[in-house]
Amino acid sequence: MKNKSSSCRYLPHSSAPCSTDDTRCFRCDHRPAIDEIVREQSLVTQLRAVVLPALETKADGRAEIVAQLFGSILDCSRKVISALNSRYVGESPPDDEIVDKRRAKRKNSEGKKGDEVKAKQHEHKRSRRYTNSTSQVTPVPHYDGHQWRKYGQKNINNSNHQRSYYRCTYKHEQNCKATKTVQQLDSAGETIMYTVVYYGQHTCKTNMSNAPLHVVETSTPQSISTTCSDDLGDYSQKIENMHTPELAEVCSDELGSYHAIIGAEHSALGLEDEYMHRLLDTFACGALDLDSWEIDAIVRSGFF
DNA sequence: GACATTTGACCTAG
DNA sequence: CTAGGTCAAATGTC
Repeated sequence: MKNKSSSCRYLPHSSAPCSTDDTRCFRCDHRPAIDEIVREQSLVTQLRAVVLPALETKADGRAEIVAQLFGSILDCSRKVISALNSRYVGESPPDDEIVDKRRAKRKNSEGKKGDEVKAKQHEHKRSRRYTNSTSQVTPVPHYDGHQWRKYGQKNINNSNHQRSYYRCTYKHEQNCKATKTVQQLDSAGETIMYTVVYYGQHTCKTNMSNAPLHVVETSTPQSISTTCSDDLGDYSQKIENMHTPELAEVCSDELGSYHAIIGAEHSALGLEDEYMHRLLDTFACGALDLDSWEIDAIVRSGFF
């Protein structure tokens, strides 16, 4: 039996009571829920950075399977966030409509200029800005299963850190339009966190098992081990408290995968305690101010 | 030499 | 006019 409470759990900014109707209830502020899912994405990304390097040293194909599982989990989270955002935002016009309005405005003021190259650049920039994007906060911005090439870096207003711009390595070879930006957060915490924003979908075909290992950014062993384990129980409780049945169902599936992978660390995937300790010791290099690429190199060097 | 990164210039939206 | 996104030549690395 559904609990049709008249108050909404995620309503910190609203003074009006929430409707008892499930659909209309989505108009409430779900930002706390979204924040939790974003945090979960971050944790999954951390976990992936720990597990995949170990599996990629074993040429038995498990790395590819686990990478796909991680991808599915993150994709699931993105869909949940997207669904919540679209309902929360409510009546805002679709992206195409916004683009059309700006296109019309630009047409009026543009005049004659615009050779073919400029037109192409213009079209690219316009579409780049208004295509769907997903963002996540993670200590490991480079380990996302894809190969990226940096093409720019900019100082950003009101931020102490530069923003880096990456495009898919296969942009020219396979016309893959995926790009991402990475920016370090101005946080005082002991774990360095980055905001990663993904634009566009990968249309390239890459072989995960052949993909090079990605950079593991500086993070402390404590931040990885304690955060992951402590948050799991916490996370279960939060999912139980979610008032939207569909959302809870989606997230429960996700949590199931999460638990499965964690459990697999020590059993089915063949990762032993000794390995985990050595891996965490390696991550401690972050505190020694080693460059992230050096850390990556250590992990790759086959110390397992 | 091939490929990746850096960095200043350029372009556009707001 | 400014901030942010992209380009492409210069530079670095293997």
